[in-house]
Amino acid sequence: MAERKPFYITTPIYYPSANLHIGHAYCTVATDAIARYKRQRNYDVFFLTGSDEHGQKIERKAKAEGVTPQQYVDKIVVGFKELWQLLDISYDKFVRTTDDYHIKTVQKIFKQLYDQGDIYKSKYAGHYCTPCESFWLERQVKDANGVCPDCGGPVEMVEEESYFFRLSKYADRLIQYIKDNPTFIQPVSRTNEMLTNFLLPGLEDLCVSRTSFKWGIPVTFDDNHVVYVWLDALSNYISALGWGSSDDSLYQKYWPANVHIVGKEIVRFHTIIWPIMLMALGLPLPKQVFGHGWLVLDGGKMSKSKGNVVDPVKLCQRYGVDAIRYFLLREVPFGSDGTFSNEALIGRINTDLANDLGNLLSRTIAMIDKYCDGRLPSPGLSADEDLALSRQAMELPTKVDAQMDELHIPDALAEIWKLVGACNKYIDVTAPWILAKTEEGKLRLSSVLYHLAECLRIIAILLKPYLTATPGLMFEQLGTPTHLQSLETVSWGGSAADTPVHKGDAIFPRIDVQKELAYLEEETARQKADAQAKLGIVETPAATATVQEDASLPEIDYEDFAKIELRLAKVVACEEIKRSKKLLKLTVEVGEELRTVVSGIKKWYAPEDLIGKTVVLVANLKPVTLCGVESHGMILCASDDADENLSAITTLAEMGSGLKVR
RNA sequence: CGCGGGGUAGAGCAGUUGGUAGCUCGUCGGGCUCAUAACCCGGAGGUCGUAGGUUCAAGUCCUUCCCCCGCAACCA
Repeated sequence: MAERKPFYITTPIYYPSANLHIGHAYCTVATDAIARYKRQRNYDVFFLTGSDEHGQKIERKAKAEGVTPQQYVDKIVVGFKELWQLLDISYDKFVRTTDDYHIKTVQKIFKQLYDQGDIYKSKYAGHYCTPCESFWLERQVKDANGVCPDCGGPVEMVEEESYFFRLSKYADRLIQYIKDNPTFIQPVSRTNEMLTNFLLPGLEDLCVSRTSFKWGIPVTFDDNHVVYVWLDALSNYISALGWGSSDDSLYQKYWPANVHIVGKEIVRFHTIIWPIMLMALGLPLPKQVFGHGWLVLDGGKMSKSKGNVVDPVKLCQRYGVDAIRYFLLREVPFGSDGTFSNEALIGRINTDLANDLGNLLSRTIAMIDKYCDGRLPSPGLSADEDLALSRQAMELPTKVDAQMDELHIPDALAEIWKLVGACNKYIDVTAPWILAKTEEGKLRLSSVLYHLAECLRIIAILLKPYLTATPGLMFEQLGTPTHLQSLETVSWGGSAADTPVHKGDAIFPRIDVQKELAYLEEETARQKADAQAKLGIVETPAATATVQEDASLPEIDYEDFAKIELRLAKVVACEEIKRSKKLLKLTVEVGEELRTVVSGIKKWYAPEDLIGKTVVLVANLKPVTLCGVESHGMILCASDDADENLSAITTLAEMGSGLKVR
């Protein structure tokens, strides 16, 4: 047997700040399908997934729940693994960034880069956002129109000592690499995005350490610093293989990775920072980074308060794992976004799985049962349409390969379904129920039924990478022996005559659309009610720790609150700031004083909506220049998590401007 | 003018180097009765966002404008 080629494929390592949703499931199921496909093609596959467990957000969430960060992530990671088990994810290793070997590897990388001068210590004049406890570079803040890129609040200048990674030193080499390897970044449209957005304008050195929080991998030679999360996270792809450890056999065998599957939003890290890290370490670069699209929710962004968070566990329980795997793999086109909706999900299940595939199996088995005493006939009198069908079946593996070589999973499935469709049509054309009525017809009938059974066997074999339970159910009903279930036997004519078939339950029962949608709507309404009830409870201190989703700010003394000067302000003039998507420039009257305030509420208010209105102003906020306009204060607004609804705060009764709010 | 993607049938999408505008779902009509009210065939439905231009010929190439959506260095 020829030596099997290694194939190393990875998912991103997911961030355990909350439970995983359907989007994570999509990415991992897609990676799993590719891994299974490659195994079926006799590659020696290593499939890695894991969790990215450090960072300030985790630290804060843990604190809000009153547990240590380690306890917090331990709990969530259990949920990750349960979900992957439920979805039949065939990963070979699960790496956690809190694992010993990973921490050691990251420290080794950091030290090595420092020793060779690619990481250096420097002062860092940055903008600090107090509520977020985050530093931002001049450029980031400028790009965000002068506010914190995370929360949109004001920032102030602060200096901090930090370690920096010399991205700039390797930029030219990376640009050359990308140009020399046009398939490195997939889909190719991302290549341009990376080049024109980031590489060609010039890379700034990256700040790769933090002192503002502790939950991270400590820098071995400087206690105050922890390693920047991306440096930490990206290293997982080689730490999991034992790079730099006493046993690096996996690394030797599998690196460089054949493909990193990532979401389109993190293509940047994987095609700029990661390759440069590897270059600096003198290691080969991954062969490909594939940025997949998103599963976008039909009714807008997922949010708890809307009660429309799609939970993969519930979906699997209700519709079955293969139905969900199929939907995810089929619905999102190569490299772009797909839409999730209950209608689309049920539609896919009903048409493709129940009507086309399930019903094809059902009618085929039923006919063999009825006309041939439940035993597969030997192919008798052949006709042109038989030949056409068997030829189509024989060509199918090559067609699937052609799509999968490009990672076009939905198209590979579409190719398989073309054969399903051809079989259904073939039944209609040959009309077996008529053939069964005459003796000479029965000779044809044997051939027809054999062709159908053989097509189904081939379909089941080719479906194995995508659907994990269904092929087994099909083989069961077809009576296919184990040795005829592998890809090696995919060629035509494998099935033996006289094999008994086993009529069984429908492999995909048809769903009553009306009833199901009604049910789902009820569910959504209930989720929403629950979510809102929980939000109501948040004020009760006892419930806060366990129930509240987003970490709240730490308790403060009254004196802290008293430091904030809130006043009523009347908007006397308001205009848009050109060249800004978010900002309005307001002139407000506070008692006798006129002030200019810049506010990021353009999305929700037109200037004329605000003129004459009374709003609440944070009057003693340090002035900040936003988009070239100096802002003296901040307008208070209420908004939801998704930033879909926003309203400025005003008073119930008409009150004079300048009055204190307390 | 920060960068990028997109606007094609009621919905979701494909349309390679310009050469009869297609697929899935839905809808309407027909066929069939082996099958999970499933399957098969056919019809209707589009001035391809807008306004110009190049050309024998433009969804496709060039230009104007409008609208949507991402990204902008810790959200798959």
